[in-house]
Amino acid sequence: MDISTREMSLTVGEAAERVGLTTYTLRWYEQEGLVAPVGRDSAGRRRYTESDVNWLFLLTRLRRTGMPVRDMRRYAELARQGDRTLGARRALFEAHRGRVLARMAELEEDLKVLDHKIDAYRRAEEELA
Amino acid sequence: MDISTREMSLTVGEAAERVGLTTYTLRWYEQEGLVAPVGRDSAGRRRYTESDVNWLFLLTRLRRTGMPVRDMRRYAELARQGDRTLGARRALFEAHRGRVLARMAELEEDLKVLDHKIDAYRRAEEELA
DNA sequence: GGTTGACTTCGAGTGCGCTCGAACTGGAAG
DNA sequence: CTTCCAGTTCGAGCGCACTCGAAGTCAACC
Repeated sequence: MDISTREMSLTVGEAAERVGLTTYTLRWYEQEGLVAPVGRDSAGRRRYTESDVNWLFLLTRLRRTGMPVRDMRRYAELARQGDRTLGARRALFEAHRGRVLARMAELEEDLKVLDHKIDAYRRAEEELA
Repeated sequence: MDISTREMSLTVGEAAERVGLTTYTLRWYEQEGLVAPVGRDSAGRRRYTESDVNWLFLLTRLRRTGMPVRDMRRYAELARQGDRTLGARRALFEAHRGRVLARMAELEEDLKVLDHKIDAYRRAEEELA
C-alpha cells in the first residue's frame, strides 16, 4: 500500500457517491455547519479525506434515524470543540438512542395493525369468493 | 348503554383529540380526499362517527409508518370503490408492510452504529479521566 | 489550443405535510 | 339578549431538507 493509496482524497462527486448523498447535499451540509470546512486543492476544489467520509457516513445514519439537521449541527459544533465535549456528545447519542428505540417499538405496534388489516382483507376476500 | 351512547358522533375537535391530530389536519385530510366527506349536523358542522374515527386512526398508523399522503389518498380512493378493490387494498398493505420491515431492519443497523459510537465515547472519556 | 466535464458560488425554487389568519356563523350558558 | 366558544371556508404561509439553475473556473485529454 503506497502513500497515494493511504492518503486518499476524494472529489465532492466521489464522496457523494460513497456516502449516498448528492453533491448538492454535501455542499449544503458544509454550509450548514454539519461538516467542518473541507480541504481544497490548488484549484479550490474540495478534497474529502477518509475521516471526512467517515464523518459524513455517521451523519447519514443520524439523519436516517430521524435526527433533525438542527441537532446534527449541534453535534457537529460539539465535535469541533474537542475532547472536553465527549460527555455531551455521548449524552446526545444516548438520548437519540432512546428515541430510536421508541420509534422501533412504535413501528412494531404499527406493524401489528397492518397485519390485522391484511388478515381482515384476506378473510373478506374469501367471504366474497 | 342507550342510543345516544351507541350512536356516538364527535365534533371535529373531539375527533382530533381522539386520533391525535389537529382540527386543521382533519379538515385538510378531508379536503385532500384521505377521508370521505364527513356527515354534518343541521348547522353544517362535521359529525364524526365511530367508523370515521376508526378510519382516521388507521390513517395515523399509515402516516406514522411513513406512507406518503399521496399513497394514503390512493388507498382511500380504493376503499371508496367497495369490495371489488379488496385485493388491491390488501396488495397495497402487503407492499407497505415490506417497506416497514425494511425500515425496521435499517433502524436496527443504525442502532448498532449508535451503540458503537456510545461505546467509543465511553472509552475515550475513561482514557481522559 | 480547443473542447469537455466536473468543479466553484450564489440565490432561488421545490415538495411535502401541515398550520394558520381572517372573516364569518351559529348554538349554548349566564 | 349578549357573550363566548367552537365551528365554518378560503387562501396564504411555514419549516424542513434539500435541489437546482446560472454563470463562471480550471484541469485533463485529443
